[in-house]
Amino acid sequence: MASRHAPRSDAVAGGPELSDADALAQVSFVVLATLGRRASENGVSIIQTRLLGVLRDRTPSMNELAKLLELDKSSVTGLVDRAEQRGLVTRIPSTADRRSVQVTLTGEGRSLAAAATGAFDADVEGLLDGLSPAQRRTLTRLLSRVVSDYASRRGLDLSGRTRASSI
Amino acid sequence: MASRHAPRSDAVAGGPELSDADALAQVSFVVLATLGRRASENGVSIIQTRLLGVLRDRTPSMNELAKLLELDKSSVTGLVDRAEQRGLVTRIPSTADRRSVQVTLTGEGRSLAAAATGAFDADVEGLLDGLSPAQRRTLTRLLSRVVSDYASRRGLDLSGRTRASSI
DNA sequence: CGCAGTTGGTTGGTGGTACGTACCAACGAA
DNA sequence: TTCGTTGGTACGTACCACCAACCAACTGCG
Repeated sequence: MASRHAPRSDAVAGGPELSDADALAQVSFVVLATLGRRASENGVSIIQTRLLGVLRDRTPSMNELAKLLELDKSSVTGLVDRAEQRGLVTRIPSTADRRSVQVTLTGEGRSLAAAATGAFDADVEGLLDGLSPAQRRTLTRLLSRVVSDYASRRGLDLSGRTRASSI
Repeated sequence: MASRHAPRSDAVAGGPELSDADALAQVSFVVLATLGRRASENGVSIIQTRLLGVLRDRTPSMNELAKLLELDKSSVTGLVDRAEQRGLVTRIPSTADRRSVQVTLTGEGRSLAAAATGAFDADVEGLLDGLSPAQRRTLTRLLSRVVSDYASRRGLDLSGRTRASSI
C-alpha cells in the first residue's frame, strides 16, 4: 500500500492491478461521467436521465419512484417537479387512491430518453472497444448477475422490463 | 421470481437480459449508491470521498485535481474549501510557483479515507457474493482494462499509485 | 528591462440535488 | 367517528457544478 515512485513495475501492460472495489468504483465514475456528458448535451442531468430511463417501462407512484431511485420521497418531489416543468413527465392522479399520483413520460420525455440512451449506448461501445465480443458478453453477464443479486437483496422488482438505465 | 436454481442455459435466472450499456449503467448506480451510504456514515459526500481517495497517493495542484476529477476548476475550489474547513485536507503553497497550491490529506482525512474505503471494500465483497472467485478475477480484470483504456484515451496518468477510488 | 499573453486559482451568481422536518389529505381499521 | 398510517408536498439548509469575471504570478519576446 506504499506509494511508489518506481518507473514501470506494473506487471500488466496497459494499467495497474486494481482491487475489486477500485475497479468497480473507477468504472462507475467513468460510466457516470460518460452518461453525464450525454445528458448535459440534452440539457438534463444524470438523475433526470435516470428518471426518464426508469419511466420508459413503468408508471410508478412517487413512493415507488423513491424506492427505485433510492431517494427520499421529498427529493423525488423536486425531481419530478423540474422534469414536469420541462414537459418531460406528467403526474396523473391515481384512480385507486386519491392521494397518489402516477408519473409517466410525455412524448417529449420519451424521445429525449431515447436520444440520450442511444448516444450513451454508442459511448459504451467505445468504452468496451478494447474487449473482444466474447469478453463483452462475459462482462455484461457478470454485471447483470451483480445487479440482479443486489436488486433481490434490496427487494426491488426488476421484472417487467427488458432494458433500462434503471435501478 | 429470483430463483437461482435454474440452469444458466440462456437467460440468467434471477434477472433480465441487460444490454452492455444498461448493465454498466445499473452497476454504476448500485456501486455509487453503496459508496454514498458509506460516505454519509462518515459525514461526507461521494465527491468528498473521491477527493480523499485521489489524495491518498498524490499531492496534486488544484488544476491537476480538476483534470483528475473531470471537474471545473471553480468546482474544485469549493470542494477543497469544504474539505479544508472540515480539516480533511490542506492547501500547501507550491515552492516552484507562487500562484499554485498543493492539496494534501491531513491525518484526519487519511483516516477517514481509510475507514470509508475499508467499509466500501467490504460492501463490494457483498455485491460480488454471487460470483465465484474465478468470476471475480475475470470481472475485475475486464473492468481494469476498461478503466485503463479510458484513462489513456483521455490522457490521464494512472501511474504512481497502487489503488484508489480515483480517476 | 518592460509589457503582452498565458496560467493557477478564487469569487460571484445561477440552477440543480438531496435531505430532514413539518404539514395536509386521504385511507383503513377499530 | 376517531385514530393511526400512508402518499405526497412545502420549506429551509447544505452541497454540488458550472460559467464568467477577476487577480496574481509566470512566461516569452522585443
